[in-house]
Amino acid sequence: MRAENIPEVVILRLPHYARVLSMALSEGRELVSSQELGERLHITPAQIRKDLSYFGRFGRQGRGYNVRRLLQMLRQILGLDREWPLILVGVGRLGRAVLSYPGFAPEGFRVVAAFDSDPDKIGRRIGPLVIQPPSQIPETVARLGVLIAILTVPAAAAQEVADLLIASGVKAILNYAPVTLKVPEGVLVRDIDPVSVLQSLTYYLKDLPIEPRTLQPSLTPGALFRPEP
Amino acid sequence: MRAENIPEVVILRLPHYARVLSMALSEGRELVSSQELGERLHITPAQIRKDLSYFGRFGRQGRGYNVRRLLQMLRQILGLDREWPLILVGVGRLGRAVLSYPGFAPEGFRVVAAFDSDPDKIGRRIGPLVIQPPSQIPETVARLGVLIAILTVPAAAAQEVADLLIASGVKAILNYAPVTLKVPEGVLVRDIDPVSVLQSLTYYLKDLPIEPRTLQPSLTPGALFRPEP
DNA sequence: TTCTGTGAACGGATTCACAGCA
DNA sequence: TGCTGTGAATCCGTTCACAGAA
Repeated sequence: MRAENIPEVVILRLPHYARVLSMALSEGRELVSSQELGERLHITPAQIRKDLSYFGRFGRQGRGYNVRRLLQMLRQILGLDREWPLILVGVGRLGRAVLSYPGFAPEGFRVVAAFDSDPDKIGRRIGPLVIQPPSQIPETVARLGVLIAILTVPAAAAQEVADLLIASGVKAILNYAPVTLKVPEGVLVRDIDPVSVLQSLTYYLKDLPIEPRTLQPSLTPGALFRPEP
Repeated sequence: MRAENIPEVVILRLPHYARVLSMALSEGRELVSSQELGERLHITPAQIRKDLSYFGRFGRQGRGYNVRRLLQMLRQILGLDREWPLILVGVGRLGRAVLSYPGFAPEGFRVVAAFDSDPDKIGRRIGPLVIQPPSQIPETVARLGVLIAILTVPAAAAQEVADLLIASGVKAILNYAPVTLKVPEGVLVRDIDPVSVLQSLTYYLKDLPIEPRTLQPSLTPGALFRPEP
């Protein structure tokens, strides 16, 4: 099919496909069916086949998909076959937590600079990075060819910083601030907002029948969390 | 309308409505139109009116919505007019960051217990909490009436911990582990997975035309980030 | 047989467009 | 005139169902 009108939800699912394929690969699997991928992700097999068909024909009828090959293709489609330099703005508690999160690097996302407007923080080191003032953003973004920024400033400062990032050439923002950013056409924003997720969860919980919440002996974990002898 | 088949996307938008209404309220606004709400959230006015119509008729024709009243209604609909006790499992870097995140408490989400299986961590204090072993989960959940858990354990442990949480009576999991959890009917899972979000962003960035990334003098921020005299 | 790839059918969310009320 | 509330129309993603290849 290879159309240009690929639904965004499809793109959002591809990283999950890649993740389970990695797992399957490390388990030594050579082939997987859409059925099996679906079971691991709670997605219907038809959905998976349709999603993949947007990009080409990667399976073999009667057999399934070659794990290594499909993973390779997905990484290429997603642009994961390279390193992506990121910058992070806002080195408060949240920013430091994101900086120290060990999950980015193995996937090729490297935070190459960190910024904060607090004079007490500027010049301090966080791991290998020296915190810089926001005035350095344009130069750094240009010099290092940064396209993605992580925004971990307080809500009140988010729009201002986003404007500066965009003026500097950033094309995508991973926004942790609980704010709807206004950005020009062509700039992408994705929000990470655990509080609003919790606030929607409570809708479903708010009048749950009150169950007897007595402790059953069977629930006490036995071997769980205790090393096997 | 008040139907029971309210689309989940609608529920996901309600917290955003509540957020901008709070802002409008603190700005002293008394009335807002669906138009204005839409502009602040990049949502069409029709969408907002339709969403709200699932729950009742809150607006006045020709005028708009009473900010205070609509906010009040939304908080009630979402179940935000009370405190929600949470527990957190997995006090690694990520878990500690989530624990120290100051955004939960003001919205009524209070982490009332933290668990980790590492014997070196058990007994240590984090703020007001003493880290407990997972074996304490069932008792704590039952005693405190906890319905929501935050899961910040390594991917390899996530399913096992989720099973224990669910057996203990937890009905919703905010899952930070990059794993698709298997849960029984009636248990809700929401994933927070910044890496997979980044991995989908790169799809749109991967063959962006290379612009001249020279630094324009106009981009150097002037007053920005410098206190007004 | 088995399992992919894909048009067609379906279903559900968004948008339209307008009646109705202030 | 201004803006809500809402059926109807539209749009778009998911699922179906089957042809086709191994």
